[in-house]
Amino acid sequence: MPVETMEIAVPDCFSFYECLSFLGRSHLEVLHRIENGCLYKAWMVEGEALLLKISAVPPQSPRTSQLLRIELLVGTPADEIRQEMTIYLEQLFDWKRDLTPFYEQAKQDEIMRPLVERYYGLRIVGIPDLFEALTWAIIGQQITLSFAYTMKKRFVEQFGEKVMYAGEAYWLYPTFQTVASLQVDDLRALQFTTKKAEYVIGVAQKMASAELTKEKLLAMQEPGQMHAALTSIRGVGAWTADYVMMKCLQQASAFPIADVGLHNALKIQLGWQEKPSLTQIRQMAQKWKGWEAYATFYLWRSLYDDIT
DNA sequence: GCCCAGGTGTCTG
DNA sequence: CAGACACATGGG
Repeated sequence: MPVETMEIAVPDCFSFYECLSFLGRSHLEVLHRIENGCLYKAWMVEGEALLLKISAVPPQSPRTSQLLRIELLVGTPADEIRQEMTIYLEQLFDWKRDLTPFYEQAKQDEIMRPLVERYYGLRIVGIPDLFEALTWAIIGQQITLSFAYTMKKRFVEQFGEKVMYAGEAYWLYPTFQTVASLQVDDLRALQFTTKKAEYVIGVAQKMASAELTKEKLLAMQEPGQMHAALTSIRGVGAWTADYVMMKCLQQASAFPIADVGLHNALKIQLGWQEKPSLTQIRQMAQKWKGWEAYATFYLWRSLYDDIT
């Protein structure tokens, strides 16, 4: 069976390689695989489970625009799929944003300047699915990232669907429809705390009833309104709201200021013995106005330098 | 054994 | 409104 291949042009100032580095930060990640510079990702569109292989096309000449090659390893090619896929990739790699203002601003900041040089072309790698963004954040609250990945792996492999290809399983995140009908004990069995289990199921139920949708959140004009709507959900505090606004709702000024990873990254970048205080971080963030999410993301990226 | 992890909800003064 | 504390578990 022939594999459907399409090539799409990506914006200037986009580094697929840098985004792959971020995606490769955990060996416990179950929602994608990276091999030989290619990204393999299962993806659900209109009820059909697909498998994508994404790779960078080497430029023919410096003048040709940069291309990404998308191969549909599993799934039926169709025009709707091509369209949806473009939208999906735009959100996954935040392609619609012009990074020029961020880079200009970063030149004036001692902390950001070396990072934007080192990771030039890195864009916020998003989580387009609202249910995944919210519940992944909830799972990650107050535990080490590696434990969070372990819990996510159990959750995905227990309640998600998989696409098989060449003897390997490619997993899809569980849907809110599935999770909405779970009991707390179903998740306790995966070492969720009682509270986390309640929060995750609660989010699923709010989405199943369409009380909570990505469209409604995006329709809000003020970022503050979006933030308030999110924190009204049980289990979603300021950190989670900002995380979701940054990773799913594409709000460049979202700022998860309480994030421990952010604190550690700043400590390392500054060469300090202690982590900066919230007051000090607010001071530093004066220079990131409007781009707090990007500053945070570049700082997170700096934590994974030792990983290939 | 103690402290910290990609925090949040609840209670108290 | 700030501060303390429970939640639960893994790793250094």
